[in-house]
Amino acid sequence: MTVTVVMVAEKPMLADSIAKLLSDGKATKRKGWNNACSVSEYSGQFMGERAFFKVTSTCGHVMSVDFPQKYNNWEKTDPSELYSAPIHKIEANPKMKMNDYLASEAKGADYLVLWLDCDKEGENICFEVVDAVQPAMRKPANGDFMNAVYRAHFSAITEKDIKAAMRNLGRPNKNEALAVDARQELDLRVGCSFTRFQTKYFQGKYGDLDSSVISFGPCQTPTLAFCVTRHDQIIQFKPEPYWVIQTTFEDAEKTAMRAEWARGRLFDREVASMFLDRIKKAGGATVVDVSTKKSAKERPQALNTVELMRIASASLGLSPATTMHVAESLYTHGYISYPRTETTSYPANFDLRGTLAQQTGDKVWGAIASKVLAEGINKPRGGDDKGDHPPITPMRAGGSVLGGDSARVYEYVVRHFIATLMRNCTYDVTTVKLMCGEEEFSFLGRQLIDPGFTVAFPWAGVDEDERAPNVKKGQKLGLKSAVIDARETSPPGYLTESELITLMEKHGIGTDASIPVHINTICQRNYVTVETGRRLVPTRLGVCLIHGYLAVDRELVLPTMRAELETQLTLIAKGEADYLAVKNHALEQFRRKFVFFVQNVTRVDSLFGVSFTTLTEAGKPFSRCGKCRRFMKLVESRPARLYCSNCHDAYPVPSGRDGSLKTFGDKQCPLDGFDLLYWQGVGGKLARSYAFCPFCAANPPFEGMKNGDGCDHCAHPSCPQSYISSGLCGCTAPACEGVLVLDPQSTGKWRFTCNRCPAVITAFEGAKKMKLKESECEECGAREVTVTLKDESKFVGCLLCAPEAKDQVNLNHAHLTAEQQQRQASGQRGRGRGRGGRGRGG
DNA sequence: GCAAGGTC
Repeated sequence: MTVTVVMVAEKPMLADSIAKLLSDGKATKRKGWNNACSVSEYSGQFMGERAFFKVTSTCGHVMSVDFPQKYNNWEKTDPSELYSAPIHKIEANPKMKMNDYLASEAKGADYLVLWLDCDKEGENICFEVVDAVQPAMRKPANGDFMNAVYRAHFSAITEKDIKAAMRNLGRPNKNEALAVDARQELDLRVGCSFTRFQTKYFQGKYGDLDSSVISFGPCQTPTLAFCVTRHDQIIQFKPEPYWVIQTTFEDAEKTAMRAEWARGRLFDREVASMFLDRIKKAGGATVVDVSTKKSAKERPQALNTVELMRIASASLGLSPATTMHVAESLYTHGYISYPRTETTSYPANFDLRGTLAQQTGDKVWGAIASKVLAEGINKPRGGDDKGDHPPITPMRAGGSVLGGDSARVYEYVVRHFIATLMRNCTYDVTTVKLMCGEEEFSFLGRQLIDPGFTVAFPWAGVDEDERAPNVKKGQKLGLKSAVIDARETSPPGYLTESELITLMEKHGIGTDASIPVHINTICQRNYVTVETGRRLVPTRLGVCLIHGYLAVDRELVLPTMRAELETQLTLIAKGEADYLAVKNHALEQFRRKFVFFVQNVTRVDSLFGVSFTTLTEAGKPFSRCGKCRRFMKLVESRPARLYCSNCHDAYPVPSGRDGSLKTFGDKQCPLDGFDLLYWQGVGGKLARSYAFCPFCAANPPFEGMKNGDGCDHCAHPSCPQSYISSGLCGCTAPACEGVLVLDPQSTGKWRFTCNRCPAVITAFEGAKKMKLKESECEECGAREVTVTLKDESKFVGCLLCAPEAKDQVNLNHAHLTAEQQQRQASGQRGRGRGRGGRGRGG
């Protein structure tokens, strides 16, 4: 009798590694049917029985939390309802079909062993996996399914650790999972309520906020606050004058030596000149002490994600998001190890020499690698093993195939790796103490002893020229010059991205994986811009928001809020506090904060009022409102919209570089009387252009029409713009379910554009008229057309099948079916219907 | 259209 054991890790790569380690490399691997995961299988022993093991994985969370559909309508839901609205779990990534996939792999299995990452999130995913596989697995003889569920606890992906975890299986911890449930629910309710309320409030009022959403979040808002705090320090900075006395001494050979004054800066001009007099009166100095101390710059610790992001931002000028994107690609192509890790120490059995040897052939740093290899590697500095993944290291030589950012990130990873195996950079610091009358001065110098790792990090090197003057104790020096230098204190610079990462890490805002996401978010929302040197400068929107929160409830932006919540959650995780009690208490606290914020939003608004232009002042009259027939104003700044200052309604319209918004004669929508508009795409013949009604685009009138859809998705039976009236045929592009619709503004350059895909058919360029007939082509089902040519002669028939239309029709992106091509080519009318009809539309 | 957290 053989039992089946299904084991599930948090990501495909870990499933691989765990299976290899547990099976001593004997496992065989196959791809999972969801194309994201893999399964490794092997035979062995489990609980004293012969067992067949299947090791597979999720891809992070299986589920995500959201409100039911009806609460996601911003118009119909009051944001305060979001504190009591039901919530449910939905698949985190529907395309992966993770629930079905896991169930299919676990079908009929006897045991489940959970190998998810050993943190709260991992524990939470354990129960998501249990929910996914339970219905598919075999019922245990003793009844309780959880008896068949085990949890592996491991702190490193090494043979020793993984095998030990397998021998000491435990059970998943519900409390830790509940702590994550609480966080998810709080983040959702708090984030969405604040975001919806303030978005609607401010966007209904101002025209130049330049952001489509005014979001709030427990991580993004404190992140923004760090940037605004520095901005405030800069704005509020008052330069203060100060004075320093610059002195130069000289020895008998008249060698000049600049000295540092022990008192440094003086903030009183009178006092400074008094000291200057004393120094001049003394006229010279005596060397009272010469001391030399050894000092060192420490070699770096093994590289983890946060450090890579910091360096890439500060030295390579890459955003954390770009860096991680590049690093992922280097990883999947085998150049570097897994780039998402918190660990900064190499595993005990890590092949440092082998990894170093791979780099000896490189044109740029090969010589350094060879030298380190020859001289013997230095024991790396101790770091932290967080039990996730080994530090980021090169996995093979880069060669010349890498270019651009990939090459630069790879070079850094290699240099960092080499540097960790080199000696510290050591140098002597010499301090010469002088007394000039009662005043103390000093000469400082550095002399390199051993460049150590700075050979691999040339930018960190110690300048060899910084030596102290060669003087002896007791030696007398003459005063060559002494002058007062007037200076001013200067403000700090804007926060650099790398400083921000450090602050976020220190305050527990986000995780190594989410830090780049939060930084991206505050950029996309137009709260900050990235300026030279990757310094983050808040926009007036960012400043107004943070100042507004500070005026109403400063806790909303403080980094300590997140930290306090984390301590509460840890109590749940440890079983020291009741999940429901803690969650409900926190929820009630935030609900009160929300209500208070809503009541006092005018205090925030008073800041917006002086910085932004109200909608009534902004925009130019553009097209008529269907409700009051007055002209609406076009507000062009993000999000572009038409605003009716009579009805106080706003309607989003498309905007951006890929097209321009036009009025469409005096045509109106038969459903609501709004003036129709026309979006003219950029890109000549192949551009996507379409007519639309601004009201219908915001309130789709027919089933199957989505927000933002134009008339080419509209099923109106008689309006000339609808796809019912203007549709030629189902789109001819492979697997496209769209309809090719006559572009109403394409007079002379007749075009049919697909309402789903980029396919465009152009036909009879230069013809005077193009009319769709009611009749359909017998062969392919497309609508027949009547084309009036320049010379008033006419073509009547099917654009796609008629041989005489062939040279007049350009398919561009669209493709004819094989049958239509054949008919065109042979010049004969074939038999049977190809794909055609008018499809299902929208 | 909204959060933050996993990972692809």
